Amino acid sequence: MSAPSGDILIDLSTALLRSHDGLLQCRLVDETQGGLSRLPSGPFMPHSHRTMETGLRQWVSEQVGVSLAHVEQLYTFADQGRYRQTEDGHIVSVGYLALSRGPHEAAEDSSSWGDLYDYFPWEDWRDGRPALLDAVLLPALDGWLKDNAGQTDRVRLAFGRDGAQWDEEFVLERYELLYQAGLVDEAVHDGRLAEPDLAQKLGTALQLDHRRILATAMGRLRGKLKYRPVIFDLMPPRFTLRALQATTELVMGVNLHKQNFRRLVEKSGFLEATGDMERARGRPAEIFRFRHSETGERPLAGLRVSAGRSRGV
Amino acid sequence: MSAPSGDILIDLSTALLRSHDGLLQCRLVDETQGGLSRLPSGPFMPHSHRTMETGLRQWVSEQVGVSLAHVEQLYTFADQGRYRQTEDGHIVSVGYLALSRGPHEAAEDSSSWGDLYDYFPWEDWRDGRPALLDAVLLPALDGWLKDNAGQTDRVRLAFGRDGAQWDEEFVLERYELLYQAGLVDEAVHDGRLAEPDLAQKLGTALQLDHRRILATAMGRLRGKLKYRPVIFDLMPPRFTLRALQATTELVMGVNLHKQNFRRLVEKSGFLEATGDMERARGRPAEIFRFRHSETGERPLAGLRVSAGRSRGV
DNA sequence: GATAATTATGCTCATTTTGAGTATAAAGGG
DNA sequence: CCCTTTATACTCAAAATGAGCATAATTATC
Repeated sequence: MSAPSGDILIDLSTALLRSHDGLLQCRLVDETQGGLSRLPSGPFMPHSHRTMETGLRQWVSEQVGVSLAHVEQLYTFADQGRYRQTEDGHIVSVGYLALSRGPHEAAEDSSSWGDLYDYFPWEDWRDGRPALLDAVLLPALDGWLKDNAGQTDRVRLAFGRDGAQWDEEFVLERYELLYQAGLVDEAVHDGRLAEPDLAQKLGTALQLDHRRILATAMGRLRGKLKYRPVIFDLMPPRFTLRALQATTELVMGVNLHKQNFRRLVEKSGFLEATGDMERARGRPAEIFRFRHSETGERPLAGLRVSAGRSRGV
Repeated sequence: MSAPSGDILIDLSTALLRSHDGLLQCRLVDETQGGLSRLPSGPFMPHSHRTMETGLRQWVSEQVGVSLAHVEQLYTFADQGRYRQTEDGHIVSVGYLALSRGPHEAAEDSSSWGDLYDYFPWEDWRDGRPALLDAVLLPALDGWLKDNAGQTDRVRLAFGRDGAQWDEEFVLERYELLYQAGLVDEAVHDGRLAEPDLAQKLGTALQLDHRRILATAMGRLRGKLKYRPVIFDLMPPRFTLRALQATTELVMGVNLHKQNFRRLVEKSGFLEATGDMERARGRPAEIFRFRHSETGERPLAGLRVSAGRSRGV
């Protein structure tokens, strides 16, 4: 049993998400390292940061000027090879999910926010099953499976083939499979090789393991939506039901039945009418606000979202 | 912005659970430090451990002779004061949940396994609402609330008062409240004071923040049971429905309706009859096994457990 | 050997939840 | 005024859920 080596750096990286302009966006920091962007991040400094969350909040407020509505630790990654070793020693990265509430200034440098589905194009089912899946992604995975037959069932479950259902929460599992199969650009650093033009079709790469953190964030957010009202941490203080539904669909990557969504969300007791109306194209819509401290019975029932028996539309 | 300090040690601690002898047990390592036990743990050594999970598995297999059926990272804790600073520097602890499948040798040193509900007596509702709650715990919390009125709603949600429902997943939230209120022994290290005889009634303490890790483990396991079939990672290879239900009740801390549990679990498609029967007292029970790779449609539906409208029995 | 106690299993039934529509209302644009 | 668009209200069948009764197959007890 060798002595523990203390040459460890803890890196705090944050997947900071917002809903803006019809897109689910994630905040990026540009840094010229192979032209790849990265998530806001910085080292954990135990002498000045009382907790890791304190540290993360400091880095985010330094690198980004946004207030965070929700902060949640995701996972701690420390795989050899998957990450980097600096001259200082090993780096362990702790990933966080943060949500920002809006409304967001149009003036804000919008180039520093990326569309989440640019990184995971196969996750957006709002216009039906993404063509990419059958045209590119699954054939490529099948090629890999020829030499890795043991992974067939993993692929089946992750991508909902044969009898299996597509589970929108399995964002990380899907990304990890693509990584292992050497189909995404980040895998190159790990000795696997990606065909450049193929990898390009499979989404935009990020620095280091930041796309993995992003995948974790998305999977966690999709899961959490079903039992905790985190969706409101992506909404401005006042919103219509249509806007709430659109944001939910954005996150879940699936279209929902409008009338049933209304029924669900009204019954949940999280909404409070403001009495105001929003007038856009058709009939004006009532404007609601989030009723934070529910006096009612149900504690934190959340939105249980479903794509229906006949998926989509 | 000061330079990041690299004097960080990562400690890997594991909440290793099993179901044995009608109890939900957790593996302890005795070490005389204030007479408190601790969880199996050891430092992460990046030079010899390829991943943290590798490291954890090594420590567990060194300190405990059990094979792990399920391993899952829980959370990374790094609060100042809440943990320790050694002469070597700051310690960050990464908590893991591990499950062991059984059957377990009766010969095994059973003193090294503790009853989980000894640490969280207020979590076991199988015989109805624990008397401890109204007799000791809530009155003590109310005392604390007098000077901390701002926490009233947190207490209400965590402990299901007024209109709120008791949510069996909020194990960590409840423990954290007791800690903050200075009602458990571990809080003493943090400048808060616990009344010794009161703290004693509120469960057995563990070293460092190990009881917090245990609370995280329990909450996560209870939550996960509802959507992934992890319960089978606590079962031996062959079991009756009664045994499966007993283990589920053990974990959830709640009694379930026998006939409905059977319906649920049979419909889930996770079970396969062995054809054998177990004969104990009454009518013999069919023996099942876990059908791992379900050919059917449903992917990983899990057990959605419920205590019923009129709780318990 | 009969009977009671005990446990497993099968089945029913009312209620609630869910998925999927149809119908109606309230605007604006020509 | 009619058409388009969006919001909202309501209906209805199917499925899931909570609760219980009924019956079966054992062992324990007298």
